Amino acid sequence: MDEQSHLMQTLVGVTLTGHPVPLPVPHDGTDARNKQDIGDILHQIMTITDQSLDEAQAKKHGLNCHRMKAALFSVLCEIKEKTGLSIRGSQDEDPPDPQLMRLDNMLLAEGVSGPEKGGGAAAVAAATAAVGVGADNSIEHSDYRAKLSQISQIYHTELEKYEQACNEFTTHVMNLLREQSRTRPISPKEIERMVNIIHRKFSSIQMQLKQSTCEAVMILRSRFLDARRKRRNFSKQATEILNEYFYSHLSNPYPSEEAKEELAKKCAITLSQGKGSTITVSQVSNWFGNKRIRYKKNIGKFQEEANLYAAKTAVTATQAVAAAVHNSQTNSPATPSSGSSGSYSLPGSGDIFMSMSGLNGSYQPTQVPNTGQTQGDSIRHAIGQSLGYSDGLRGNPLYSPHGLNGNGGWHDAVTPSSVTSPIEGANSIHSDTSN
DNA sequence: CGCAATGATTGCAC
DNA sequence: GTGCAATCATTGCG
Repeated sequence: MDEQSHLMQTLVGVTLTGHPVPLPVPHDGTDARNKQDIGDILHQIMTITDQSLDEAQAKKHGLNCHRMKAALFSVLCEIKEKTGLSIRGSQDEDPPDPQLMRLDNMLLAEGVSGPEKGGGAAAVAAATAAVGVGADNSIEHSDYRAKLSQISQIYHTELEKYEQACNEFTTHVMNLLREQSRTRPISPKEIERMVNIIHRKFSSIQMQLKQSTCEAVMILRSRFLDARRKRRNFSKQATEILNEYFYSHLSNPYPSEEAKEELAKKCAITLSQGKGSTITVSQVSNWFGNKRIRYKKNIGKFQEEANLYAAKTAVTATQAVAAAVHNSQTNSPATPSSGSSGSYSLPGSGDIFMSMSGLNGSYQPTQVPNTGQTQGDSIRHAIGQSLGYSDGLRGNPLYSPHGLNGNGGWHDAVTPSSVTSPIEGANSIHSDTSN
C-alpha cells in the first residue's frame, strides 16, 4: 500500500493536497517498471481518440482490467474532489431558504400543507374555521372549504409527482454515475453532490409550486372575505330581539358571553321559521358594538325606538309577571327558582327575566328573586315596575341615557344597589315598593 | 341615483 | 380579549 500511494504521487506529480512535487528519482527496478507502466497508460489515454472504435474498446477494456486502475481512479477522484471544492467554494451548504420557510409556514397556517399528507380535511376545516367568523355564510363557507381542499389536493398531488420525479431522476442519475464510475473516476462524494444538485433543482420547482399555491389561497381568501362583506341585513325578528335586550339593559348594554350566545340562539330560532340564516355570537357582539356607538352618538334619533321597545318590554314583563303569579299559585314558594326554568314557556321567557333584572338595574340575569323578599313581594315589585314603565311612556323621555357618564361612556359597573336603569330613573318605585 | 341604515372590518387603547 | 371609534361596503328606500 505504501508503494502504491507513493506511486500515485509520482503518477501525476502532485501530492494529495494538490501541490506539485518534483518527481522522485527511481531507486530500484520496481519503480522503473511501474513508471514505464504508467507512461504507457498515459500514452494510451492520450491517443485513445485517435484509435478506431474497436481498437478503443479493446484498449478501454485493457485499462479497466489494469491492476492499477483502482488506485489511479482513487487518486483522480481525490484530485477532482479538491479542485471541485476550490471552485465551488463554501456555497455547498445551503442554509434554509427564508422564503421557502415563509411559504411553508403560510401553507401550514392556511391548512393546505397539513401534518399528514393528503391535505388533511381536518386541517382545511381548521383553517376555514379560523377564517369563518362570518355568520350566514354557510354556503360561502362550504364553498370556500371545498375550494381550499381542492387547492390542497392539487398541491399534494403535484408535490407527490415532483417528489416521485425527483426520486426517479435521482436514482437514474445515480445508476448512471455508478455505471460510469467503472470507466471514469467518479467518487461517491461526487455522486452525492450531483444528487444534491438535483434535489436543489427540484426543490426550486417545489418552491414555485408552493408559491403559486399560496397565491391561489390568497386569491380565494380575498374573494371569500369580499363575499363576507356582502352582508345581509338581519331579519326583523332578530333585530327586535337584539333591540329588546339592548333597551332593557340600556344602563349596561354589555351582554355577557352567555347572554350573547342566548341571543344568537334566539335569533336563530326565530329565523329558522323564516328565510333563514343564523346569527353568531360575534355578530351579536358586532351588533351591540354598533348599537352602543350609534346610540351614544345620536340618542335623540333612537328615542322613538327606545320608547317602542320599552313598551314592548313592559308588555312582556307584565305577561311574565302574570305567568309568575300563576306560577306562584301553583308552586310552593319554597322553590323560587322553579320559575326560571321551563315552567312558563312564553316565547322569550329567558329574556323576561333578563328584562326584569334590567328593570332592577342590574344586568345579571338573576333568576332567583331578591333575597330577603318573598316571591310575592318581588312579583309585586315587578308589577309595579312594569306599570310604571308603561306610565312613563306617555310622559318624559323614557330612555334618557342614565347609564351614560359624562365622558360619553356607560358607567362601568352596574351594581344592584346603584340604580342606573332608565326605568328606575324615570320612575323610582323601587324604594316605594320595598318599603 | 342619492342617501340613510346597517353589518363588518380595522386600528387603537386598555 | 374586549370595547370604542372610524370607516368600508352593501342594502334598501324614496
